[in-house]
Amino acid sequence: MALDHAILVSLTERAGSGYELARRFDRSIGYFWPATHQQIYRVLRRMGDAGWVTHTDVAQDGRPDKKVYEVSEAGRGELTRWLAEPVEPAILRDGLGVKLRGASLGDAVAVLREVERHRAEHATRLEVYRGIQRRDFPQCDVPGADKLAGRELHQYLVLRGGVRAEESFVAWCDEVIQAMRSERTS
Amino acid sequence: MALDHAILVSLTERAGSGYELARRFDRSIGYFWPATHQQIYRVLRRMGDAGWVTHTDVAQDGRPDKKVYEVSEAGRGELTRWLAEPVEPAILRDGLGVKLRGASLGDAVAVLREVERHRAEHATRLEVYRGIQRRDFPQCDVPGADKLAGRELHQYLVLRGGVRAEESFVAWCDEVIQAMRSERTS
DNA sequence: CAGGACATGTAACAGGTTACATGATTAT
DNA sequence: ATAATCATGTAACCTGTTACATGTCCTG
Repeated sequence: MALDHAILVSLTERAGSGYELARRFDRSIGYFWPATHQQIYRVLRRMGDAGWVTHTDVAQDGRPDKKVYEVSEAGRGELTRWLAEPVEPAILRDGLGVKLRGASLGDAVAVLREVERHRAEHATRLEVYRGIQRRDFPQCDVPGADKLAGRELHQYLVLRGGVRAEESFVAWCDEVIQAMRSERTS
Repeated sequence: MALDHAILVSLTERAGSGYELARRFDRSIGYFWPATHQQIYRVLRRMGDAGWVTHTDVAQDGRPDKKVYEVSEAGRGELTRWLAEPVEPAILRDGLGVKLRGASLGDAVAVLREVERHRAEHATRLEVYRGIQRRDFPQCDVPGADKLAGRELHQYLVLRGGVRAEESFVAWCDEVIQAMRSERTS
């Protein structure tokens, strides 16, 4: 049930509608826990039933009404409870690894092209994360989070995780591309 | 439906029962696509119905009968079709990132302990992968896959992906631990 | 004699994905 | 006109997880 808690974290930082949450997920907490608007609406309803969040209907002119959600006392309790509890270490699930493992059973050149495509995709994500880092944490050039503390520090460290993960994917793709190319020419 | 194709790849390498496949997944292809025996049995049945695999009942003395599965002509066709098709780039889903983001809303020291626990877990996985590398690819010390080709090369590269991913997790945990510790003492 | 490996499964549930539905406003 | 953004949702389906069920053989 980690989506519940990811939403609670985001809503604690500031209240918002399901739609707004979906967009926040697209550009921050979703790097570690992606979710679509359908999932978010479903979980908001469930958490409303459980009393972890409350919502206020807000009329807007020119735009549809929205339901602005807030975390209740019970929700804050649930969040602190969950924060003290262990979570499963992340597991990787990458179809590209499966393809690579089967490359010699099909068109190895097509698999190589696919690796190149993934390389480009991961490089794009990496650039997005680095852009966020430059925008939100300009004081931290390469090494240091020395000047940060509390929530800001934690946000920075999460972003660093995203950067590291994408760097690692890109480097792996490069290794694979190089090895497969020199295999073909030798 | 990538579990289907992960199983097809593994079964093409050699035939086996559901139980055997489950154990193979635990120590090779499962690093990129984990699966439990329940999932594997379900998919084997589905692929049997679709005609992608066939099975033979094999009686064993002292042990339960087993169903040894093989990839059919149709299954090989499906596999080559899938190999030429794009797959989604991997997405990370790590509850630890969510926790870290929320650390200041609860017990930050408990979150730090959790990061240390994950660090140990990822370090253990890394050692497992390095052990496999030493055992199966002793000729490739640090830099090179120069001497490998075909299926062996691809298996090596997949393993390298696992090693890189775990190295990256460990390094991230170390960065987080260091930053959170120096935050507390300052 | 207890526990683990071997071997196959069912059932229920939780979580994630895809498709569809509606409808207004704003920008091109 | 057309597409994008804002805003909320339902329904069907697929995938993954957890718990349970059964029974043998081998090892300590």
